[in-house]
Amino acid sequence: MQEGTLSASGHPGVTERLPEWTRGDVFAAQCPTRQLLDRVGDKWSVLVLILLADRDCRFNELKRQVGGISQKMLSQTLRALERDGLVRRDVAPTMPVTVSYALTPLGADLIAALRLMIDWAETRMPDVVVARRRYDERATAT
Amino acid sequence: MQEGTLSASGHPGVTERLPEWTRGDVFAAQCPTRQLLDRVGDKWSVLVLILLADRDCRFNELKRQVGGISQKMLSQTLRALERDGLVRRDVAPTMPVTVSYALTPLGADLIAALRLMIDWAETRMPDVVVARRRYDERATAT
DNA sequence: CTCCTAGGTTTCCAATAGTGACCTGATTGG
DNA sequence: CCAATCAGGTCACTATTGGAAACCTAGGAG
Repeated sequence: MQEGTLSASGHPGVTERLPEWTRGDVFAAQCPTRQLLDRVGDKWSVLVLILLADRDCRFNELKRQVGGISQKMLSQTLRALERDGLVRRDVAPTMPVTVSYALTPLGADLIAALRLMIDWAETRMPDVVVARRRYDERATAT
Repeated sequence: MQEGTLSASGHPGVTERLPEWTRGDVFAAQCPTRQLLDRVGDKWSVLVLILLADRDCRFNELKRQVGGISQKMLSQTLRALERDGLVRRDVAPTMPVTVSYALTPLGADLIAALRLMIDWAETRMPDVVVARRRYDERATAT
């Protein structure tokens, strides 16, 4: 609890009854979980991390593989990931200059932690889709 | 090209070399992981799920606990979660009408899957913050 | 009658995220 | 010379998010 810990200063009395496994105020904006979700919740970060988890990639290689991403978003995403210490950027002073991106140990660790979530998505999202359709049918059928 | 199938038709040859644990085309917009991230990546969903994982809550109870959320966003979030079958909405026809929200089994399962990610955030985000600061210092100190 | 609480909905508005088209240099190949 | 690749950057625009605040229904307190 450092780094501007808000447990007590944020909103009055919000930490009184948290589930024990979320120590640190999840409801403060600076809560680690919130910060992580800001990073992970954007459109491309996880995709890039998944690719890099498999093997190192060059810029245009990533761009081709992700498909649909613009240069701007790719370089923006990569820079954000690099800034956060999740991705390493290796510049080789070769011929035209060769830039390679790789996961750092921290990044590898993160995507390991995300695997359970991804697995959940693979197996349970169909249920969600069904629920969604049922909900919409009931709504439109009024 | 949308709303259809893309596993094979989307981008040419994108599924050739995926990590095995991400079956299904992660790079198609309809990939389950992408869909889940759309839901989970918003500002409030996870917070609400965490609270409901601990115990059922009423509307204003949630509003007070989350702190900083507007009514609009809370009801919007709750309806989205309900639509996805992650949260159940129980209306008791009591005196002024009492609405209670609870996790469904599906929702409980999801937040169980998110725990690893949350744990990662709690333990490793400080590293990220440090990396971020170092990066910024180097950038500004040019 | 007025104000309070519960459980919302609606409207309006600002900030941000994301897109597409185009620009850079440097280098290699024909 | 012409074109293409690599690794980006810039500009202009749109779309989506999220917040503030007003309004609504309905019961109860003073």
